[in-house]
Amino acid sequence: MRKIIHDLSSGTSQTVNEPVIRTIYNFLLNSYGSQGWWPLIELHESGGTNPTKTGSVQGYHPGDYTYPHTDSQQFEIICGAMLTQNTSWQQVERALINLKKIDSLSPGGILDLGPETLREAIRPAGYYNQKAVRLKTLAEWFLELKSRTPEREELLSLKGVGPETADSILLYAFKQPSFVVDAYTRRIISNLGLADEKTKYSEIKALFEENLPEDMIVYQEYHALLVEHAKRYYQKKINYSRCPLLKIVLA
DNA sequence: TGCCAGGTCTATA
DNA sequence: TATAGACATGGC
Repeated sequence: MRKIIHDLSSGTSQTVNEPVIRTIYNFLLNSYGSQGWWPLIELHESGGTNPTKTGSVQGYHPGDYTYPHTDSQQFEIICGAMLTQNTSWQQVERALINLKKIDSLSPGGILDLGPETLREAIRPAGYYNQKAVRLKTLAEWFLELKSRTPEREELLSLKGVGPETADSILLYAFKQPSFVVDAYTRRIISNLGLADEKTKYSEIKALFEENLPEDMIVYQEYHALLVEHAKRYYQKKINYSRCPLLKIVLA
């Protein structure tokens, strides 16, 4: 296993925002450590003559940036990226575990499932009618991909794949340096005064990419760290003024 | 009971 | 180009 912590405390400044973007990263990394995204599911078989599969979360792999190891894990990340749209990860895990329990968390498995069975399996993740159709689309696309790395535009052309999902797939399933901007990211940088509610996705993405080394590992960690930080300080019922980053950015 | 969660698409102006 | 409404479950 490769254990790397990418610290950005050194390096030369190039833009006004670069020190801020890097300072935030270093603070988050020092605070929470390596996050080990993207979480992967693993099923454990119970013993006996009639083994049953129980879902559990293998979860995170801090400091190990070698994942995905297999096409199966790569496809699992792709499915998770789509299923997590506007839904909590806990619900996505349930859906993924349901699919694994029926040996269908694979492109062929998804395509072989009847529409009703697929809908029932992913029901916990919400929007199950839409997402069932979109999973089939992703499965067909993945089979035709044949281990090639897709272009971002190609992903965006798929039904149900918007900018965040495309970037998540590129960054975590294909290890491409494409920064992911999610609702948490937007909330944090808005509160820090680095953007506002109307700032476009592409502009926020550029803010990070232009002020960081083009490094897949840094992008993965940064996005995951922002999510972890947001879960602590940026839940909607929390006053964002408690965010410790404010003292750092405004200093 | 109502709000919220690791978005995206479509119709309309 | 911008915005509203639809899509849906489960935790708190």
